[in-house]
Amino acid sequence: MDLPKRYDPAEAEPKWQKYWEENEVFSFDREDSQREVYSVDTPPPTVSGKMHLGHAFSYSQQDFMVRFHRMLGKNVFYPFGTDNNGVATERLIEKMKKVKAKKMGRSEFVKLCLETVKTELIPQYTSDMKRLGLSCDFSLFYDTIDEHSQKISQQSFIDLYKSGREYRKDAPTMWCPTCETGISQVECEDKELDSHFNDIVFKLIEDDGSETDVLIATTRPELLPACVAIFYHPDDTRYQKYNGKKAKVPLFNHEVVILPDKRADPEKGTGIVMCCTFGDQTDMEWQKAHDLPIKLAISADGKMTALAGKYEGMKISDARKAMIADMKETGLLVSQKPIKHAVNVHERCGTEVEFLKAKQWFIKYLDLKEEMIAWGKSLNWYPDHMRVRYDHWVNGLQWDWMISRQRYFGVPFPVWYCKECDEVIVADEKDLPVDPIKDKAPVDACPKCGSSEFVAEEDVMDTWATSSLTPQIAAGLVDHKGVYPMSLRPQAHDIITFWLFNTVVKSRLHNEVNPWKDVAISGHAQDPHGKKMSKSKGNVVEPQKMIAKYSSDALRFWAAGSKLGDDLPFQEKDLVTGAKFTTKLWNASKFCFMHLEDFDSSTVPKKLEIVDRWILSKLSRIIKDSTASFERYEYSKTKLDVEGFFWHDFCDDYLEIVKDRLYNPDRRGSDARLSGQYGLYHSLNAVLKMIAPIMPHISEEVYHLYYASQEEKKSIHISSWPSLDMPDEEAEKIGQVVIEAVEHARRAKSEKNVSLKTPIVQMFVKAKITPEEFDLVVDEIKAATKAEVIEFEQLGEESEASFGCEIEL
RNA sequence: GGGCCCGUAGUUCAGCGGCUAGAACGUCUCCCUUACAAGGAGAAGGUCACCGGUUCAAGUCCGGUCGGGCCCACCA
Repeated sequence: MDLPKRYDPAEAEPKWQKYWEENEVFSFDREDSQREVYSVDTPPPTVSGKMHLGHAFSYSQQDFMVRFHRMLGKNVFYPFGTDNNGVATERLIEKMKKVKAKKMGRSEFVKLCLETVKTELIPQYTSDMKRLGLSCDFSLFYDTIDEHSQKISQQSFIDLYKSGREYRKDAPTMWCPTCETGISQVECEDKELDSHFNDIVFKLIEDDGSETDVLIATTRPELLPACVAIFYHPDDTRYQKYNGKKAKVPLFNHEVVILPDKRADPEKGTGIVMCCTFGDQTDMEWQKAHDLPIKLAISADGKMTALAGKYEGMKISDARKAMIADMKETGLLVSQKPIKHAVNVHERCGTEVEFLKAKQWFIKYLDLKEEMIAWGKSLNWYPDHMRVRYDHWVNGLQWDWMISRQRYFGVPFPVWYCKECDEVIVADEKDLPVDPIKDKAPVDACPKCGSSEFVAEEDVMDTWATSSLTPQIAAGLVDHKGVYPMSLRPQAHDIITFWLFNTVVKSRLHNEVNPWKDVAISGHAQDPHGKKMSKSKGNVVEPQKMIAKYSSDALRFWAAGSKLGDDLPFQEKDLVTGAKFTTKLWNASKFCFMHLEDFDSSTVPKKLEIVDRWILSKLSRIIKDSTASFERYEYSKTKLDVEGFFWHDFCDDYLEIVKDRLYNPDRRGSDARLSGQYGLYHSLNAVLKMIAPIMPHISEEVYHLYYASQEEKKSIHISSWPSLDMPDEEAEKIGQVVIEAVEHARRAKSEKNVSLKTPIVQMFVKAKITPEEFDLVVDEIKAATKAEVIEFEQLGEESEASFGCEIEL
């Protein structure tokens, strides 16, 4: 066989990727209703330009698992989706195209988004994923903003609305007064700002009508007009006597009640705190817990409302200054301490985030906490400890699921409101997907009041409202009963509380089943020092460059180096190791095929040599262990086992010993050669197959050089997983003596600084096997050590040493 | 502040109750042996973070301390 001297991944990898696609190697068989289906809820990456290393890491890991199941003969449903929905995409497009959504106007901006997503983002992203060697069926594609997804998302909304799970009510929303837009958590960042703790005087009204001063510390005096209550910690003896009494708010003089609440921190400020509607998160919790009135001090454009009386119309910062000045004058401000504190600001403009009242849509689910815990329990978590994060999240839930966003680019709510009575008009299901801004409501008159005027809902749904439906979206691409519920949800651990949790909720609410059987949670790729990679730190590694420099197989080999769920620091040296592994595979295969040219794979030799039985016995154990590891999604264990077996047992030991028989049938006998060929054939084949899920390209390349025609398969990835079962205790015992003798010989030569081919004049071997057994392998030892004469002595069972060796060079 | 994970060789990790604690990379020495110098052979290198406990026996189980990482929350 004439083989190229070197393997060139830069040429081979794209070649096979093209081959797989053209030959539909990873196609889901829609017609097959017999074969077990293995369906995967592939995470649709949020398209942010290019694939980053974290994606390469976790998508590689899921691909290992999927490829394994495919080789078990299952009908694999492995779609590919992208998530282009919501804030992240809006911001990316604004940056890419140098536009502002607000200035551009809604319809034009949405159009630009859709176009950019389709013609630039998705193609770039998909090609990166293909280059990584992901074995998705790319013909099963969805994007969370495409019509198919919109339809399913809107259908979900309508179903939940009709079943009474959705409601609309006023709720605080995060708002940037400068940009005049609703914003989400991901758009905020912490910023250290200088501020002041102001101790101000509230007048407590005693039972007899007299007033007592109570000092309250605040950083936000401008919210005084929205003050609705005062809280102290229930254990705080200083303030217990005020329970239920009222106090007058400085400057505004409206009366608010004083109540105990354990969220008040006795250590902070004066230990007693004012609660203003929409001051911060805790304020909102208090508002909800104590059913306090909602008061708005700040309007959408960041100015004071009418509630602020004479301060109305002032900007927040001016109002703060004015009120402080006024309180100083009237003696209501006792002291001012400068502090530094972290505040939530809008990352784009640095403005402090405010909370604003707006009508929002919610999915009601707080009543389902117990069920949610049970749903989580009935999932198979890999690794198991990730389940805890889900449980803690559910236990900590305090709000229903808010699904509306004051944004442009997202799935529209299929909803209109009656202009007269605010009645909700829901789209007709047959019209989905709809855009209420463009489309007409499905009725001519309001069923409640008869009015014929409607207003469209302009909010869009939050990303998670749609991406929590990926199992249904993906399953909807084919008409096959076996696809949903799915077999596997692979994803990273950071979004257990978002994507995973929300998907469980939706699947349960709609279909009363868990969306999948197994969840496999991967960790994060980190920089070489174990830190998170981020653009601002400048420690980002581009997977595209690594693939170009080494290979996709090498990058995947690195990704297989950590246990599922563990974070893994990126080290370029690990890619060198991966690249070396492909070279070793190539070279060893070249050697094997050279000696297998005249081998008929259907042949089973009448008698197998001890050393061949030895390697096949070891191999059997590796296959058994690796299969079990893969079934538990422990691909890193498989990788480690196969790597060690291949490099050491197979290459370093077995090939060196069997070589002589393969080259010299005249001296060693043709039966002995045939036996060696048998060992070679099955060992290498199994190694290739076991490493194929991790290194799909080199294994495919090598497989096609020889095995593909023997097994009549068009790809190693749809060949059968190895199943050899030839455990052989006797051979392992005798084989071990051979290995030890060879190792002693190597050490002796190394210590003498001579070449390994230097002959050994005489060798004495002592071992706990019989002379007859030793005779079976004496020629192997001679061949591998160049020993001319070997003397053997059997060690008795009582002997302390199990092996002894003396060598005369 | 809450949660989860992790502290084993210079580095990245295996080992998770029982022989002398392993691998890869790196280092050092030697060897171009007809698959492979991106190779082969050998060697050096570890009080398994610290303290206490359970056990005949502990990197391995339990408790605590310290350190690292990530996620979530909070910041009157």
